[in-house]
Amino acid sequence: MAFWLFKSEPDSWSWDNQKAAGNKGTEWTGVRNYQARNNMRAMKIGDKGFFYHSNEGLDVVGIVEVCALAHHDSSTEDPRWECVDIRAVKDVPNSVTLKDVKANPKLEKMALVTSMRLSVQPVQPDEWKEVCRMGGLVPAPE
DNA sequence: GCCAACGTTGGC
DNA sequence: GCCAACGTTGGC
Repeated sequence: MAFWLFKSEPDSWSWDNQKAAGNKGTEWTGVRNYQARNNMRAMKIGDKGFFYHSNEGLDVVGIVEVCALAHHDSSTEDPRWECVDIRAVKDVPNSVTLKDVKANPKLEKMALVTSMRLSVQPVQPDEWKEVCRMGGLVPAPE
């Protein structure tokens, strides 16, 4: 079981959109960055992730789960790009802001801080637990 | 809306 | 294979 973080601008795809997509989930299309794509290729069914609002909100607002392995991204003809499917699992009761993450020394190595522009990131198990705790999810989902 | 950071492209 | 130019992301 691995943990991840998915960034989305709420203007184009929000947490509400993701929840409305229901249990079968949706393709996480639009990633055009090799590192982010490689992260998706490494995902397994059942892996959990944070859903993060970028540009607006700047906070972790939900928990998602990978429900389909990486496959071709249907939003492009270019065969290089792939995506997984994810589905909403639950809300984070108290959304955890970027500010909160930056202010927590335990999270100073988190990719959200160190790799600001990476849109699909790995999350370490201890970071996962800490952010869940801050968000009011105890025990942390696995 | 600005701009810094950083990834990608393309000429050489 | 280097690196300058360019485009995009995303915090502020």
